[in-house]
Parts: sequence; structure tokens; C-alpha cells
Amino acid sequence: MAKDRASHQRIRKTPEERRREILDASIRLIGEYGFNGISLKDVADEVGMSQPGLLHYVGTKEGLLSMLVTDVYDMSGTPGDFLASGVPGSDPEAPHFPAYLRFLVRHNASRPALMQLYVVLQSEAVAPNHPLHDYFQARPEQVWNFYSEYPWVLPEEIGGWENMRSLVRMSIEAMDGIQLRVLREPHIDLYEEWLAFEKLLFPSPLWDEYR
Amino acid sequence: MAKDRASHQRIRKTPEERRREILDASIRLIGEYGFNGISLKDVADEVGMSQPGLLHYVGTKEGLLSMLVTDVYDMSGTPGDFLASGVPGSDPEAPHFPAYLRFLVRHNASRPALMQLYVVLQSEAVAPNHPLHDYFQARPEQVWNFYSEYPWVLPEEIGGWENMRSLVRMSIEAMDGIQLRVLREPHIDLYEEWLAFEKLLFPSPLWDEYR
DNA sequence: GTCTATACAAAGATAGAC
DNA sequence: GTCTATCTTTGTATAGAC
Repeated sequence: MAKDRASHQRIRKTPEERRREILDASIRLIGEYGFNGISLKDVADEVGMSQPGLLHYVGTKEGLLSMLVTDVYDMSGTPGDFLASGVPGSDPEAPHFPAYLRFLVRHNASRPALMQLYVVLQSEAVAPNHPLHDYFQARPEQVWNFYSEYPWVLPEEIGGWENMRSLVRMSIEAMDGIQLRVLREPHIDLYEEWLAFEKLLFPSPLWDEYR
Repeated sequence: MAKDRASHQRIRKTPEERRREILDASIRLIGEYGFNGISLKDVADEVGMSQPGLLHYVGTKEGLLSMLVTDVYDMSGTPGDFLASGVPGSDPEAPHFPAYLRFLVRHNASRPALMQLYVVLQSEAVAPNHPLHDYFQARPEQVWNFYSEYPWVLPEEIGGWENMRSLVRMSIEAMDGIQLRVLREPHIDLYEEWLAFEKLLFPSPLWDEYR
């Protein structure tokens, strides 16, 4: 297995593996205690290395956060993933927006640690001096622009994607509220709870062919 | 102005006044930076006293938080306040639940610092070692029990208060999501946004006489 | 790339004077 | 009731050996 290359070297963990370990540990710990609630030593212990050893990878504590956001956050659960998924409503030529939201909720439900990280950081970043403040501040508009690039098929009565702003906003608000609740009461099923909101936000018969 | 009583004493700030100052400063600072995001010195500076001076009042850092929760949180915006408010739907003999939720949203909108405190603490307390973890964990059930004591009048089709569980839960979820959004985009009107959700959660014609 | 040792600052809390 | 001084711990970060 491509082992002969540089065979005089001892096998050891590659930087990529370390990076991955650091990311996973950070997701768990920050998701649980918040960025303000953890220390670099906590993460280092979790990964099994010294605190200066960790700093070698992330530079500073903020660097750890940047790494997390850039490499993990915006990399999954996108409309692009949805169109490639082949689930009902994901026809790349005529995708259904409610179907994407269901996809997104399922995606989040399948990665609870990442979801928790998101919820916790989002609230923590309300503080104007938080390293992610600007990121989350700009996010709603960025997400809207991002979504706007896809050819969603909508009921004619809506009158075009431009009129979806408040519905998109309310959908995000509902999701955030649900996620916060599920964090405290894990017995609540995230997907079921979202379906209840979907029924209200995208009602029959208006959305029957477009959900 | 009642100055003659104990006129031989110099006028100075009473403990009550100090308490009030400490509470106000804490609401602002913790709401903005989170409990993990502030130090006792931050609060002390804000109030204009030394850090040990502050500790004289609150005992420990956690004591500050307890003081906040006990004295401020659960003391306002209750159904009791609602019934005494005289607004439409607040007849103590036959109160309307959606009317109470509107009352609650208006109340929150009128005290943005307190609302922000609530949102930030709620997420921070996801951490199992957070001093308010248990408090927020138990809260949904407590709120439900608290609400259950009032004789809300509901559409007959609902079939009784017991069937309101999911609707109450979804209402709270929506509110939490809205509040989080408004914190980042203050131009959004909290009350207007809630009315949009109310229309979905308590639709016509079912709720027309009970809203 | 990973460690030990260490510098430096900040935070919570206590002692004791006034 | 409020302060100064101080103790102790913890946290970020750097220096330098291996």
C-alpha cells in the first residue's frame, strides 16, 4: 500500500491525521463548553499531546477556531450536496426548496456534535469581541445569496424567489429554535419536529407539488 | 424628603441601591459577553467599585449568577402579570393563550438587555458543568406546569390543554429562534416576526375567537 | 513534529486595615 | 461596606532541546 516510498522512515502519524484529530476533539469540546469555556490544554489532552504541541498546529487559540470554521462548517450540507444526493426533489434542473431543508435537517441530525457546535458558537458570537462575531453577523445574507444561485421551483402564487426572503428567514429561525431545544431534550426527534414546522411554513395545497 | 430620619448620618448608597447597580451591570455585560466571557473585575469596573468590594455582595462568581436568575428572570412577564395587564384576552376567568404569548413577546421586546441575557445564557448552559445547566434543563417542564395552572380558553377542536404540549413547545422554539436572529439583525422587529409565526401556529378559522 | 521549561498575564478568592 | 495587598491557579504563548 504505497509503503515502499521513503521506506527508510518510521511510520508515524501524518500531519493530516493530526489535523483531523484536533478538529474532531475541538468540535466535541467547543460544542459542549463553548469557545470561552475551554482551554488549549483541554484540547491537547483530548488529542493526547502537549499544549505547545497543539499550538504548533493552530498557532493561537483563535487559529483553532478559524481552522474549524473553514474546514468543517461550510463544507457539508450545502445545496450542492443536496443536488448530488438524488433524494426526491433534488433534480438539479428543478430542485424543491422544502426538500432541501429536509435534507439539511437530516444532515444535521446525523452529525449532532457539529450541530451542537454550531448552536453554541452562534450564541456565543453575539459578543461583539468574539472572533466569530463578524462571521455570524454576515451569515444570513451570505446564506441567502448562496441559496439564490439555484433554480428552485416554487408555486406560481409565490411570484418568484425574491418573495421567499421572509419564508427562508422563518425557516432558519425555526430550525435554530428546534436545535436549541433538542440539545436540552435529546429525546425530541429533530426531524419530526421540523416536519411539524414544515407543515406550517409550506402548507397544503399551495406547496403540494413543490415540497 | 424624609431626610431628617437619622440626620446625623452621612448620605450614602444603600445596599439596595448597590444591589440594583450590580444587577443592571451584570445583565448588560453577561448578556453581551456571556458568563464565561466576563470577569468579576469587568462588573466591578462597570459599577465603580473594586473587585473584592463586589465579592462582598455576591460571594463568588456563581453567586452573581444566582442573584441574577432569582431576582430578575422569573419575576416578570409571567401569566400573572398578563392577567393583571388588562390587555385584550387577559380576562382572568378566561384568558387566551396566544394573547399571553403576544404579551410575552412585547414584554421581551421592551427589555432587550434581559432578552439578550436569556438567549446567551440559555445556549451557554448547554455545557453540563455550567452553573445554570440544571436550571435550563428543568425549565421546559417547569414552564409547562406553570402555564397549566391557568384556565386558558381553547377551541373545542383542540380537546383540552393536555393536547397543547407540542403547540406550546413549538411556540417556545420559534420565539427562541426569532430572538437569536434579532440579536444579530436588530432592524428586524421582534413583535412583527412573532405575529408571522402566530398566524401559522394559531391559524384561522380555528383560533379566530381564541387568539 | 513534539516535548520540557518557563515567561507573563489574568482571574477568583482571602486577609486584614480603615 | 469598601479598599489594598496578596495568594493561588489557570491560561496563552515562547524558547529551545531532541
